[in-house]
Amino acid sequence: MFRKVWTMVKRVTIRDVAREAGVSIALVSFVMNRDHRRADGSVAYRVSDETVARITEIAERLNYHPNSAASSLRSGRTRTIGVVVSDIANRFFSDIVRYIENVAYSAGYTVLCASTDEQADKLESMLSVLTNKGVDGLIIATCSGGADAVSRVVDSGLPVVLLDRDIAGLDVSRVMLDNVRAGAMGVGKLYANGYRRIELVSYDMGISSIGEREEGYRRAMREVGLQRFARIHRTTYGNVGDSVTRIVSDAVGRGVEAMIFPTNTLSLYALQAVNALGLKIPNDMAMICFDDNEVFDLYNPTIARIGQSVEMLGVRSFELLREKIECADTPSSTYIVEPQFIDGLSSAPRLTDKKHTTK
Amino acid sequence: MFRKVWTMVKRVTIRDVAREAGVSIALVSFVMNRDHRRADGSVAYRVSDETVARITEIAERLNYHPNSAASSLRSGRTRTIGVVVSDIANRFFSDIVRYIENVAYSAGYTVLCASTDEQADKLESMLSVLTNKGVDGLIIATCSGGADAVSRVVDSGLPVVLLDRDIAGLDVSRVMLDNVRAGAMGVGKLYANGYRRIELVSYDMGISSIGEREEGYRRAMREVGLQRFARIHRTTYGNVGDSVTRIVSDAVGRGVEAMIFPTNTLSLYALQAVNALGLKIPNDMAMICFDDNEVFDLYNPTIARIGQSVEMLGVRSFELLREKIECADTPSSTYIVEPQFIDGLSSAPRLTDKKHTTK
DNA sequence: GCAAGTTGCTAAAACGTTTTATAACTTTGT
DNA sequence: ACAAAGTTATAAAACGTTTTAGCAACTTGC
Repeated sequence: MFRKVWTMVKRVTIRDVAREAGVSIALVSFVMNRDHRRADGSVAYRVSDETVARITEIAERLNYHPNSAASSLRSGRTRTIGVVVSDIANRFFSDIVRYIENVAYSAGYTVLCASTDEQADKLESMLSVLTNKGVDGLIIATCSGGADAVSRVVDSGLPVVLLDRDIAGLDVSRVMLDNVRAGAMGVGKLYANGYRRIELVSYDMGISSIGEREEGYRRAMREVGLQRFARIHRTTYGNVGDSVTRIVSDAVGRGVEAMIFPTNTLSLYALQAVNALGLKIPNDMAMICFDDNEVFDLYNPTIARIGQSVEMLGVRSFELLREKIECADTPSSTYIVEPQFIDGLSSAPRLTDKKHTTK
Repeated sequence: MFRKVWTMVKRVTIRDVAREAGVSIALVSFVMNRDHRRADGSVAYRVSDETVARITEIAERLNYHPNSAASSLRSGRTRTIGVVVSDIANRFFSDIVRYIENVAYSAGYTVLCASTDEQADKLESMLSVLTNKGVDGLIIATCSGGADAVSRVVDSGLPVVLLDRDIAGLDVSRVMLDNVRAGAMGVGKLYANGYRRIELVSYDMGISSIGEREEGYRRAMREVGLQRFARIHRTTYGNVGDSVTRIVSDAVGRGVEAMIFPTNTLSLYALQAVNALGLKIPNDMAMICFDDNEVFDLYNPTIARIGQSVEMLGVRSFELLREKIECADTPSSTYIVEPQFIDGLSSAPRLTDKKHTTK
């Protein structure tokens, strides 16, 4: 009869490898973190090639895996970043997170996700959870009222990249859309196709990206001499559905010719409203949406929209973060992605005689 | 002139709190982890209420935050779980992850995400990254060929919950759809509405959920005496778009009456194919899709589909995992979510005379 | 043949917790 | 009054790394 065997196998540590190889644990540590090769002639650690080979072979044979808690404790880094967005189930953000994940993993980082639901107190609590976990840096899409919480994190010295939404006056890197141009682009395309009464549906939240898109809209309307038609409607986050339907219905009733929906979510609610009201697009109302969603190409008619490269947003935000993490005094930089207009029938050239039939 | 001030403020540790309070660090530790209150009369640690108050007050005042690396190192747990799915940008999974995140955070856990792109080698590498990070448990939606890698993790003793896709013979908890019933349900609804030539488009991957949906389809076709019409088409993951279009086109040419698309992704490609081929749904072909997507309700006609509660999938999988983590000898359990049919015009009762006009 | 440099390695001190064993003191029972 | 039991707290040993300081031994330059 054997004594009961301990189910959890004793973890193999750096010490076991060192003993087996007949060297010090320090040497094993150096071999495992390949940074001992004099990268640039600096006073790096030196190990003979044969020792490296021997130790790696033994580590492999013993199935050694470094304990990252111990490593983090001693070194102060976790090789983990936090990504805070408003909702990871929102396609715009899940796409970005996916790209971040890709590049982060291949750079040896893992990513902790957190969603704020656009609530500042959740943002604050997420930031505190993630910083307490000891992330090496954060990519943050802030929310309305989140400036203070983010500032505190930045002040603490943790590398931060602001994604999609800006907070003024912070010494951080940023990756965002040229929102003003994006807003103006919507007006430009519609104007060129003969629409004049162009209105915009927005939120009442204080989010830089939305605000700038509004600004772009206003500016563009002024530039083409349509400021008398410029009108921005506001919905409250959390009750967008009904709100958008009412707004669209009213606007159409008042003779609006085209509407811009400057957000992923707003756009989807807009389509819902269009269906509910039985509107014919673009005859009853033209529309330009934002971001990307499979529905835009499947809908009849296809939906014109202003997109942004989520790949660039994701990849660049990680790269900027990584620079800050791995090289302490990297200056902050800003990466602006340009909006891309993707055409669709929802903003097709206006048939000017359309309403005459009913008049 | 002052000497240059050190930018990174010295971290405040348990030791600082202990010194300030005039107690031992052990006591502070016990107070911070509130598990000393005799939960059930066990020989738990005891601290006087006034000491608790004093220490918490001081901890707060000094702005003490426990170092989780140290805690993990000593205790062996990280209060982090890993979630491995095929693609977090896939709406089905991003929805689930969102629910997991919600409940995990409120239970004091953080979640590390990883996507496999349905590639077994990526799955393996993700599993190894996550286990090396020391996650307390894993929620895994495996992929074709992933059984070995997952088995190894399970054998190592790490708590695992299988999500959406099963691997036979493993002692783990599971959360999945009643796939056989879901597959049969599609046939049932279509049959009831007068469709007979019902075919199914599937993948050539070995994923349990898809296989069982096929099985349900086959079984149901047999039960209603339609096995002569039963036909399963296969697309290869990675080149689904063209493939689906070709399959649908062929099938319609051969007089198919209805098709079932047993996956989120397949369904979207199916709609794309329908648009590309200019089919009239349901007259040219009825269809039933799977899972949920905003496009289903916005499309014209609305799309009937078989959905599953992603909330339950997410919440339950976390709960089952947590039980395993926090109570070592919890027996494995399985949670089956029932498919829900959400009606749409894409499977509306068949107009039997439709083709006679061309005959 | 000897100072100066180079190479390959080691010893040992952290890092900040958790947790066991035990001490000191107070109350209770008899 | 004294043992037993109960209460509150402490000391100290881990946990598994990283990283600094330094030590032999061997080259090299002169």
